[in-house]
Amino acid sequence: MPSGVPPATLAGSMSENPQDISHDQHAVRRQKLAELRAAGADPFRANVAPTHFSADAKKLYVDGADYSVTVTVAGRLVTFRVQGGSSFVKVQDQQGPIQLYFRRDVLGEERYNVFKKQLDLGDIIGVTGALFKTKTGEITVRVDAFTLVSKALRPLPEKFHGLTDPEAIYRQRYLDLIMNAESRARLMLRSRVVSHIRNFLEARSFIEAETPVLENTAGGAAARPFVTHHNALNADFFLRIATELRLKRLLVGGYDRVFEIGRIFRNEGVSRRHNPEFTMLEVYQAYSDYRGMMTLIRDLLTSLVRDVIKPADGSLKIKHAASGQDIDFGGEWREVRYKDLIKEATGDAEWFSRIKAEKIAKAESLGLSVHPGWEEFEITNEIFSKKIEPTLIQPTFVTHLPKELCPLAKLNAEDPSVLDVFELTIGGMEVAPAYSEQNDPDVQRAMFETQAGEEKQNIDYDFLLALEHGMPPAGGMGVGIDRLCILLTGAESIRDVILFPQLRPGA
RNA sequence: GGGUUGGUAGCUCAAUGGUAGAGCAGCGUCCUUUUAAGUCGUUGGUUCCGGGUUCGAAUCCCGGCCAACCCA
Repeated sequence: MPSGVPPATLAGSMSENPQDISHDQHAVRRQKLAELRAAGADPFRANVAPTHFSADAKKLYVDGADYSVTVTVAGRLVTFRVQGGSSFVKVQDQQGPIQLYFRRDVLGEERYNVFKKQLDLGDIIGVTGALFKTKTGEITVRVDAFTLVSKALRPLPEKFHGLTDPEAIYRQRYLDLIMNAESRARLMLRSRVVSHIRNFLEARSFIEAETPVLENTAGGAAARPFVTHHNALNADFFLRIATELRLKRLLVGGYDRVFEIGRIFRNEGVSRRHNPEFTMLEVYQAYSDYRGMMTLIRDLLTSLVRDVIKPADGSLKIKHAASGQDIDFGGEWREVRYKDLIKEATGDAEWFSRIKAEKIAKAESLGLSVHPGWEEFEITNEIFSKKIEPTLIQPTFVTHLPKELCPLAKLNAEDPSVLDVFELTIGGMEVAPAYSEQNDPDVQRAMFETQAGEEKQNIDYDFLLALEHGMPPAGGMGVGIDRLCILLTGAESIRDVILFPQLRPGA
């Protein structure tokens, strides 16, 4: 904490004066604070009781009835235009900016000078005054009284360009939120998306659950976990990589419809599409299946677009910047089998009966690099994720995925080489995988053991015990909230839909 | 992990081997309906950090840190 104010003066411009602090905005503001305190006002102890947020206040204005409604509003000073004996400034609260009009003849000489000389851009103030409309038509509060409630000791970024340095935007998100209306809107939209999802599911009798972040085994997905240590128990724990196995235990326990909107941690790379911690909706519905999940996700996403995004033209279309297309949530949602997409992409109807060497050759001819240790299904899936998924812009349910891709789903009754699952792909991104959940404890055990190979200690035997008590048949689904928000807001990076994205420490 | 680009005043950006500048912000004036308000004057730099080359480095070279993008 920087200590007191150095002996200094603000008077005049005096380059030859070694005590001139006029260039140091931090020192200038500390000096103003000291002057305010010397005059008996501690801004950090002052109180204000706003009667309205900015936008709500403006709605109270009655056209033609200037000065008939009085409000108290509070917020951060974001513009400051003094012109002699009258001044226009704006304060900003969570609803946005509202203009204030300060006049010497209303406030008196002394208070007007305090306003002019001791307030700075960035300060948080409260004002009481009457609403009127300026000659340019802006609803404004004519200030009768004002209080400084928090002095900003640091200057705001430049008013026109805002804060543009990406590193500063992420590390000092509060400045981005103050300065950039677009960031503010985008990140607030995320809150509304989450809120809408919660309301949507609760209206359908889903119960929200909170399951442990610290787990003994990191199951439910294939990902490297973070490891942490509990001192009192002297035991290592994993941060969860999915909520799936816990939520299914709740199906066993009689929560027939359950969901969690939970933070997930995966100890993997950081990129435009990956943050080490992210938010996943997982939802499970007893007596449903993956086809039931299709209806659920379609209803959820169309209602999100209709009620939260609210496209201006009344359609259910969202601009997809990367492809230039409109994604139409109101159109036909294509349903296509994984194998058909692969056959189409490879131009080879016999793909799945080719030997491994032929698959490798074909994949490489498509410009893909094949890892030496890959199984055949991994080569095929590389084609899917690199060559097919990015082209699926309109909402597409990819069904009948190969059984190797997920050990937690039921095998298809007619063709046990594939799963009763879908992957919903929109805008070239996987948005929601869903399964008919495996509830046969013996099949589940066998799937786990095949998948785990030598690493049997990673198997969640406690989950298998729960399945042996009987889990109702169910449809389940996971929705990456961050990616969904990228899609809905047109953001270019996951960092733009996360308030505080992960960066390296320091700087 | 690899490649590319970048890091200069509080913020947004100039300066391509020769005295580090501008706009906004700040400071001092003028200005009682402004909208990036206007006006006159003016202060402000560890050029990310550490080495090196050079008479001279923001600039060239080496190493490091941080970020963005691309690739793995």
